[in-house]
Amino acid sequence: MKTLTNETLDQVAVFLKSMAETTRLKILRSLHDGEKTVSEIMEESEANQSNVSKHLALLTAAHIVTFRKNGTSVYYKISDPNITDICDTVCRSIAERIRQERVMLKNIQKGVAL
Amino acid sequence: MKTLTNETLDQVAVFLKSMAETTRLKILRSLHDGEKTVSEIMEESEANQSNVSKHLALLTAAHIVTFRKNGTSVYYKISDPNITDICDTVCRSIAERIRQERVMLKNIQKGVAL
DNA sequence: TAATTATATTACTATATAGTCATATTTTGA
DNA sequence: TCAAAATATGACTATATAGTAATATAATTA
Repeated sequence: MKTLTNETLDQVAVFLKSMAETTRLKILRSLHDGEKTVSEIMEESEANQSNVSKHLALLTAAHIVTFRKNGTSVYYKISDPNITDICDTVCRSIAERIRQERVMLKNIQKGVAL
Repeated sequence: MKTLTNETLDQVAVFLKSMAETTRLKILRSLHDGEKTVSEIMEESEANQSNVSKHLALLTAAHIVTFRKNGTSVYYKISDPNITDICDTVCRSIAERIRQERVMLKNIQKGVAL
């Protein structure tokens, strides 16, 4: 990481921004178990048609998902498997933080009990 | 990832947002080889004092960095080692994409040469 | 061909936030 | 105590973007 150029950091920022949004993460979660149509994604992500379409366009531009058309439907799927790794790492970090907060809370409670 | 609750996805989004910004990535790059003062970070990230302070406050709130005070200086360091993993994964993804674009470009050139 | 279904796009609003300048705060040393 | 140095904060501007409603486009079927 120390050696990354400014230009590369810009690309990293663009990539992370494309993931760093609740509705898009819901869409990605919905796509995690395979290809889905826009309608299916709408249901599972609980977002409206216009909104889902726009987020899918953004994720496509970011090379995170791809699509194929069939009839009037469009099937999207995750094309970048690294997404999952990144989510997992972030989750580990969050989980660890919560764990540490619990420890701190316990220590405070001990103090109060004395 | 498939099993993450909406609430957890919100936390993931907050975490990723805190990383997904060029100046903050520059700051993290600068902190990668150890503790630095705000002044040192300013130089290495090429951002002004006010701006760096604000980004450091944000990174602190996100539990990504911590600080200690000594004299009039404040020393910041990365407290969440997962940052590096995430950057590395994103970089792998970007590198892979560039590699594939090169292949596609070559194929196009072959086509033109025929 | 007209109607229907699925999706994309455009225009708009509201909100968030990065950057900057000026100012405040804190610590140190003369 | 006063001045200087380091950092933080507040006010402001400009820009980006998420959400939404309305409309456009494309494929299918009656």
